Amino acid sequence: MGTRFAVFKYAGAETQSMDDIDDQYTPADVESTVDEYWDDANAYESAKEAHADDPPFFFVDGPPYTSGQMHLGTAWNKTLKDAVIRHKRMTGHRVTDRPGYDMHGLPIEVKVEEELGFENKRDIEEYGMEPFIQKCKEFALRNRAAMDEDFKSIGVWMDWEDPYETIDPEYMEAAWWAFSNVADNGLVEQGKRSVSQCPRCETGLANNEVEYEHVDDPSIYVKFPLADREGSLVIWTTTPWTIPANAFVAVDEELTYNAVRAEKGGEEEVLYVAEECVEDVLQEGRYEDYEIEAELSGGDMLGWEYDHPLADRVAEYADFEGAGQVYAADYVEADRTGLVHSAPGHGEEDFHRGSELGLEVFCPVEPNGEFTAAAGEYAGQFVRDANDGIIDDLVADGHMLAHGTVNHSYGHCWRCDTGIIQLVTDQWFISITDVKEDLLDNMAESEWHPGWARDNRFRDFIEDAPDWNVSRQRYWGVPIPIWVPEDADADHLDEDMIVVGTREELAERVEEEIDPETIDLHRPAVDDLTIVEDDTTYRRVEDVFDVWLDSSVATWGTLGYPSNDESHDELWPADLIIEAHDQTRGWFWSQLGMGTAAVGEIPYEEVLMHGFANDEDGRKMSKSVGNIVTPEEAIDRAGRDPLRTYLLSHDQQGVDLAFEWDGLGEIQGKLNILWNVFRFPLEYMELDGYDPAEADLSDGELELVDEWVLSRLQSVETEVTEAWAEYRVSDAVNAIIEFVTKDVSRFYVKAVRDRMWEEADSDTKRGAYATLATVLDEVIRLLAPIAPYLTERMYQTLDGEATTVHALSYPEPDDELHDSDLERDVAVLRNVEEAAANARQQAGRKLRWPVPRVVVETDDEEVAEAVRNLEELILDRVNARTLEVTGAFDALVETAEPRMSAIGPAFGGDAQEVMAAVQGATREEVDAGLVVDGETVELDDEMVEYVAEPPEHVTGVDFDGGTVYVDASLTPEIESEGYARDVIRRIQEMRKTLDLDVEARIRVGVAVDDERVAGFVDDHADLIAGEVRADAWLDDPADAATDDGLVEEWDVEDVVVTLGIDPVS
RNA sequence: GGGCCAAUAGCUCAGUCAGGUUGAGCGCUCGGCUGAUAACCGGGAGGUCCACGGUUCAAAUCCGUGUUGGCCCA
Repeated sequence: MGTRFAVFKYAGAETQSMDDIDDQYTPADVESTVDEYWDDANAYESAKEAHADDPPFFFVDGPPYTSGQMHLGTAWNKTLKDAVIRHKRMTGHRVTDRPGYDMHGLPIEVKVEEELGFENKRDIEEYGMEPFIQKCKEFALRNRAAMDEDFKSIGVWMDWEDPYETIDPEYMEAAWWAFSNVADNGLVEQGKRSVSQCPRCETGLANNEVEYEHVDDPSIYVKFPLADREGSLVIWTTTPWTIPANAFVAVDEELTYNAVRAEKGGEEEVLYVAEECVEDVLQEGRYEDYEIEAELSGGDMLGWEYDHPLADRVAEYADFEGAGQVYAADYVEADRTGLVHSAPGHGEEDFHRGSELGLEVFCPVEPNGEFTAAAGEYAGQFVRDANDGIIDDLVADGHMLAHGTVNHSYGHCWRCDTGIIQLVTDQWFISITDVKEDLLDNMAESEWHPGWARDNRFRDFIEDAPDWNVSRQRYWGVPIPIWVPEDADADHLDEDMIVVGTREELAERVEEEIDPETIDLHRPAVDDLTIVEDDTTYRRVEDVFDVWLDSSVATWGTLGYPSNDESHDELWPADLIIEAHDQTRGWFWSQLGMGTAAVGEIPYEEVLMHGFANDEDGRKMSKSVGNIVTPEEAIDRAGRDPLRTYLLSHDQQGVDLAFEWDGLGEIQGKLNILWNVFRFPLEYMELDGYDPAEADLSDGELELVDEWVLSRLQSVETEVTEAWAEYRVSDAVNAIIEFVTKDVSRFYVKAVRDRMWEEADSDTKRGAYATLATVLDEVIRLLAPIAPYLTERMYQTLDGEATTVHALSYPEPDDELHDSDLERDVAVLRNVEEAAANARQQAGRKLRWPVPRVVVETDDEEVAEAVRNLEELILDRVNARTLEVTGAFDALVETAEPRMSAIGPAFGGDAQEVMAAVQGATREEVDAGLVVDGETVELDDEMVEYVAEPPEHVTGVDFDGGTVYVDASLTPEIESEGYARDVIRRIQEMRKTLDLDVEARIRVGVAVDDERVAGFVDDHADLIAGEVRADAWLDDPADAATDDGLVEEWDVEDVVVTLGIDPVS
């Protein structure tokens, strides 16, 4: 064997060569071999070097969070990214492939707290902030290392030597820099906002950190006694603990309300509720009777005053100017009572309306969820624990109309699952709402795949987006770089704030001596740094950034900006980002927000948004349901390439994937077909000393099928190129796989088998070699981004000139090789062939036996021309002696079918006999007049229908464009060849059984248990000898019963045939 | 409660933008081929195109209302 076939020539590893190509595609073997090879050959580096001088493509990896491990969804995400990166590289780009990790934030803090057995922030303070942060860092780094291995295990070629980590000082500086830009643009402000507060974590949460779950909560109807008239306002709420903070009651100005005089147990009272709610409310309160006293609009009730129902229980309540009155609000609906208890110190909507009304904010709850002294009897209690007491008191004081429980969805902390409380606290904001128009304009600058994700989903989100609360009262995060005067007014910290943008600036401005190169920007190191300017001492606010802010600066962080501005100037903004659809409200949004607020631009130009990996029923994979499929299991059961190809063969644009084992197996089967196509020619090429790496289409003779498959290859390349251009990755994948299975395997390989099997060197054989080598080479490169291991293995076997197939360029269509007329003709041929095979089956004539004639009937000139053009090929493939093309097959025999709807009425009682006479008659017989009961009957045209049927031995099958008729009649000559072919087939099988080399010579003995058939076989002795590479005949098959030989008895068309073969040594 | 996406053969999906007899692969089944041999090819069976209503000569496709699932938001 020539050295050109010896590949994987690296030391220390199992040497692979063409001899080692397994009969069966075994992904695990292929992948471990290739993995080792890549390591030894530094294949990744080599691929990057090959494109080091190409134009840049700035891809930015959305950083996975380092609290978990790779699951099927992240495997899909990284596989898609990897495929795109490999493809971009092969199409001539220097691709930025720096992976990233999101390593700060509450999720990790909570995990570490669990490890340490902590329950609240006090435990952390006691343990010490510094060691706690150290633990968080260790946790994040430990997970990061494990995730590196996970991603590498599915063949992701990114720069694992140098990932960006959001905990790097360099990266954190990008966050500071961007934030200080935002401040320079006047978009950073401090303010009181109603936030979702986790009372356990004692921090505000972003909306997307709140998870909704169904829980049972109190459902109470409370009467607020009116101060200036008889009766009470009735409100409904599920949060009794917010009643102490009540400041006003809201109504809908337009809505109709009723004053209802209600009676229960002999007592009467007046209740105010919305008209639509009267029945329900009175039923809830178990009133016995009622009467509508007055009907009035919400507007009529504005300004009415009421007494706080817990006035006697709490120490303080909202009794300032304007409190305790009825106001209009647009959040009121005719639901429950139609009046809404409003506490601007808690609810977001209440807070907004309260601010509009100029009401003070009153909130008697601490950040940890405990009532303050202002709450009087409830002081010190945790709010939810106080619910029962408040309910009891309201009942005791006669303010409760009804109370029970309700099951509804309520927000919980995404990490520790504690029920959140709405609370007004001081927070830092990026006032994104001030630049909403810019956000929308910038959004329009980006191109999304699929487009609807941008124009529907993303636009809706931007339009509704509130200001971005970026502060968290926690530890493990990027410290907010805001320094405020020591004696600043706590409510107006933003007035004289200093926002530091870089480590250098920090070193310059702070009093303490620090080295900008080495300082760790984490807490608590930065907490004690002070700035003194103009006799004012500034201290850092204690908060850290919302972790979503970290990843929002990934386009800068990836490039090491601002400490390194070289690549930034060349590359920024990102050319492409790829994430799942949950990131519409996550990373896609945070980057747009930060880019717009900091530099007035969107940080990415194109978005590819994929879906989620669900289970086979389309349901979310979850631990509790137990339907999780891990990537490890999929790799074990199928392989890396099959998994990747499976994931990428489904729609990559916005649609979820229902993972299914059978589908994965299906893909593996298809890759196996590719494997078979790949190894099919290897043995022949080796025998002939043909090097596929040197394949030259001009050396040798190209036959029609060669030209056809090469043309199809060009068409597929065009299709694939167009698909990639729009990131329709699955269309590209499926086009390649279809080409391999349908065109190459099913059609081309079948067509060139005989040429490969020829012993002598010939132009036509070299043409077939060159064609198949070309097709394989390009298919391998087309599929390389999708199935990197398999294609590497094949490339190294066939060629191996480059260190890795992934350094090569992606195939592009060549017009010279494209012939659409030929493709159309062959499409016709395949239809004809299929119909002929069907007709043969109906005639009971197997393909091995020739048929004397095939007739194609068509009235389509293009079809007729195609059949004439490809006559030889059709004859060969359908194994026919002659082929005719005609507009009308004149051998058809017309037979009459009686039409009883006409015959019945005309012949009455004789109809059955007439029917029998008509049935099966020829047109001539009918025209001559049929005789029934001795009388010739007259038949009208409508009484008889003629059906054209082929003559005996001929069967016809329709195809798209006409009908194919196969004449399967037998002649001695055909029988003779048929039997000979049957014998050849069996001898070949015996050669295979003996595991003989393809070129091995044999001696053959044949004994046939039927004199006539024996004669047929004798007639073709030379054909048989040639096909099976026999040098001599044995007198008796039994003579082959040697150590090396084989004797077998076969049943050929019910005739016993004994065959013996003996290798010639 | 709201927005977006999806629902087509037993399974996975095309087809929907632009209305005109629903297709493919897998699976099942029957047959064929084969020095690619645990591969390959053909035939067959298999459909309430989620439901209901509307527009239209004509609806899987367009419109409306629901149902189920997914994501996001409240």
